[in-house]
Formats: sequence, C-alpha cells, structure tokens
Amino acid sequence: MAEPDQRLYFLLQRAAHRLRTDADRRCLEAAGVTTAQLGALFALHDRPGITQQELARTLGSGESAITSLVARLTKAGLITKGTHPAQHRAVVLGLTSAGRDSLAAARPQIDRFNTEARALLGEEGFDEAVEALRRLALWEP
Amino acid sequence: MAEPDQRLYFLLQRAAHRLRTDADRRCLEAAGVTTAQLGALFALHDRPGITQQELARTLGSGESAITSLVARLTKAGLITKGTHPAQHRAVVLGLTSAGRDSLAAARPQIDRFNTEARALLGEEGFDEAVEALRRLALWEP
DNA sequence: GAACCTCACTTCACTATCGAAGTGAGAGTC
DNA sequence: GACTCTCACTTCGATAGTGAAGTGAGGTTC
Repeated sequence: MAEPDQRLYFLLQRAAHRLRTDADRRCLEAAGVTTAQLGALFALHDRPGITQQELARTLGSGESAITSLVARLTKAGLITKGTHPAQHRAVVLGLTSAGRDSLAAARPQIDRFNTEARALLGEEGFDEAVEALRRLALWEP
Repeated sequence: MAEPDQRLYFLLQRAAHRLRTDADRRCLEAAGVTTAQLGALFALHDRPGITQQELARTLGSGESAITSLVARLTKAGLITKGTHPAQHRAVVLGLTSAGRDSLAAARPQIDRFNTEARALLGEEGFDEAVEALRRLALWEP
C-alpha cells in the first residue's frame, strides 16, 4: 500500500492545502481577505453583475457555501447585493470600491506567489502543472 | 487581470476540491470515511504507533485539526488512542481491525480513481503532475 | 382565483481546517 | 519542596465546504 503514485488526490490536497495556507496568510496581510474570498472578488471583477448561482458555478462550490461567503464579503463592505431586473429572485453581485481596493492590494502577492512557483517548477513544469490542474478541475469522472 | 497562469493556486484549489468531492463520495460509499479520515488511516497503516503530532506532520495539518479528526475516528471505532511508554503526554495511535477494513474497502476506489486520472492526463502527464504536486506540497516559500 | 410549481436563495447539521489561548503532568532549577 | 518550564494535546471562535430540507415570491394551470 501507500505507493506514492496511487495517491494523486492526497498529493493534490496536500499541495493545495500547503499553498492555500501560505496564500491565505499573504492575502490576509495585504488585503484582509482569504483566498476563497479573493476568488470571489476576482470572479466579480471579471464578470460584474453575475448572480450567486453563477458565482457558485464559477468557483466550483455549492450554493450554500456561496451564501455564507457572500454574507461575509457583504458584511466586510467589499461587495454589494442587488436584485436582477429580469430574473425574479436572483441576487446580482457587484464589487464596491473597497472590494476593488482589496483586489488591487492582493495582486502583487499573487504575482509574487506565481513567480516563486515558476521558479520552483521551472517554466515548462509550471505550464504543464497548470494544464494538468485545469484538466483535473474540469474533469467529469 | 485574470490571466489563467496567474492563478496557480486557484486552479490547484479547484482541482483539489473537484477531486475531493468525488473521492469523498466514493470513499464514503465504499468505506464510510471521508478523504481526510482515509488519509489518517493510510498514515497509521504505514507507520503504526505514531503520535498525534507525527500524524499532523505527515498529513500537513495543524494539531488542532488532528484532535477533532482523531476524535471522530476513535468514536467511529476505526483507531485507538494509547499512551506512549517513553514520551510523557504523547498519544499513540493505532488502527483497529475495523479501521483496516475501511482501508481495504477504500482501496479499490483509490485504484479506480488513479486509473481514471491516468487516462485523463496520460501516463507522462500523470507522472509530471504527481512530481509537480510533490514539490508544491513540500515547498517552503 | 386558488392551488400548484419553480427556482434562487437560506438554513441546518456536519466535517475540516486555522491560529491563538488554555490545560496539565512531568522535568528541571534553586 | 516549591517554582517555573516544557510540550503534547485540547478548546474556542473563525472560515469554508457539503447535502438535505426549508422559504417564499412569481408564474402556470385549470
């Protein structure tokens, strides 16, 4: 048992966890948000006016996880909740200027983070890893 | 903003999350444990008699996370807690036969999981991904 | 127009994680 | 012997996720 290559997901989770704690720490220090919250801010920056449901799909989470995430971000004054003109009960989300500030503050940390990861894995290794992760993230077993 | 390669950790987390939910579902169905719990069972299988502290290091988690994890596994009757003969307050962990059964039941699921991942990424891509993840998991930025 | 349906969102109980603070028994110091 | 220190573990209050069940206003059907 315990052959390394038989534990892809253990490795994946270790790596994700390892990077998350570090990224969380950096982003919290720089922008006051966690990685999950930053992911939501990014999504809202890219697609302003999306609904909670769309945000959930974008982030790959369930709607109930988004409810509490949105609640925390709203409470922190980083995003706004509005009503959709056409869709009945849909909640439309948008960034506040404070949200944009957080995003801008986190930006250098992300860049530094990726630069370091590129240095660790090498240019080619980094690109391969990104491609593999993209496939795994979109995988439907 | 939002260039894909500037979001290594978002991708990593999406991929880890995506695989975890699937792996969790399979392992829960087959062995009644979550992926995190299975990771602990694996570690105890490989290194019987380790302490909670060593388990935390092995899994890459903090000790407080291990406290509750161990509590749930003990309550489920899958592991045992004992006292270390030499180290004072160290808790020594071991698998019960039920724990070994869960491990055995989860095994085919893991194999199937890895086979599918190999098919998705290709032999070479899989090995590269495993190596990249190993480096990221052990990375000290 | 009353009953039903839809569907985005919320709530609840659970697992999992963190970091910081707390606990407590043995070890060391004087 | 009393005091302090050490250190493995526990507890606490967060964030983050799941799935299942609940909510409620708008639309549909007859």
